[in-house]
Amino acid sequence: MRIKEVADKLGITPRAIRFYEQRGLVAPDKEAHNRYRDYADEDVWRLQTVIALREIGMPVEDVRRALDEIDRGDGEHLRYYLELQQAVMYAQWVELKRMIDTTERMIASADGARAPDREMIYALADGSRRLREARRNWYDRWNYDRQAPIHDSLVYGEHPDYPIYDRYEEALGLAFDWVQAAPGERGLDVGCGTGNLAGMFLSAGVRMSGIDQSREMLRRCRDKSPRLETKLGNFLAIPHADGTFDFAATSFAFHHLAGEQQLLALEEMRRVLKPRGRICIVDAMVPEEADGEWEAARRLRGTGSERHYARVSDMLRWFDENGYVTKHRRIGAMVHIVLAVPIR
DNA sequence: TTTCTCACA
DNA sequence: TGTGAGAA
Repeated sequence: MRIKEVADKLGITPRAIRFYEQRGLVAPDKEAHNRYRDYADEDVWRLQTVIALREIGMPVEDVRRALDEIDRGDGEHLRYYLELQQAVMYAQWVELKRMIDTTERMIASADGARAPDREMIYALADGSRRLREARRNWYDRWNYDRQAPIHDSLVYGEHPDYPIYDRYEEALGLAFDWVQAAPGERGLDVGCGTGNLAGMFLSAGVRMSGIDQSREMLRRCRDKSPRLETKLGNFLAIPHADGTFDFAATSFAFHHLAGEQQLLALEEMRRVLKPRGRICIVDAMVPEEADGEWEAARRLRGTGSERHYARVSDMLRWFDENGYVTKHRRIGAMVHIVLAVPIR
């Protein structure tokens, strides 16, 4: 098949096809006498795949890598690429929604022909910047796999360097008790890691979904609890539709988010919850008045990645201001649990 | 028609 | 990430 024929069939220009060839995505045979490209069915199939992946915004270089994985028959990797891409699309979607919201408020506030609020203009500009960033370099910024190999030995074992996991099982158990999930409910575990908390709910007959930023964690998840639906996703852009879940729980994940991001994450959790949906957060937090015991534990912390412990008071205030009643308890030196239920 | 290269946004 | 133009 000649290039024009293929181009017409696929609805792209011959020029683009040659471009993809130049970037190593296809390599058709060439007719010996005139050097014309001759596309086999296999090549057309590849191009179709390229177009589909490009369509969802995957950069050409990543399409090339994905095709290599497919050639090696590695379905696992292809799945990862698709999940990664889906996560990016959700991130863009959430950002777009935010911008739509901002423009809506700008229009509403511009009734008196006043100049639009500067704050809103900045919010818009900021939004479009994040939108572009979500596209750029999506591979590197979504690579959270480092912790996965040691995760379970860390949380269940004795590790003086990680005092926040001192009473890990007790903390998870309490979260399970407090949420009081009924069989048949839908629950979300944000930052599910290897699925330890989600697993408890699953055993109780709850339909659980887990999201995590690390595909390696999710792979372990799927091995441990095949019934857990998992998605790769950012806490600030949860890859689920609005109003999906009866409750959202998160354990030992919140401190990975920087200060103001934690509030955005709470908003995100609320977005994917049904109207009466409850939220449960288990993590190390700074107590109302940071006491000696807490400071001592904090100093012990390992050399691992950055941590941003939320202030209990800030979190409780956010819930209060957003129409929740809360229940709070301190577990051990650093770890706290907060349950928030919407006021009807 | 097709190929290739250079320049362009 | 492609596209347009021009020569062969």
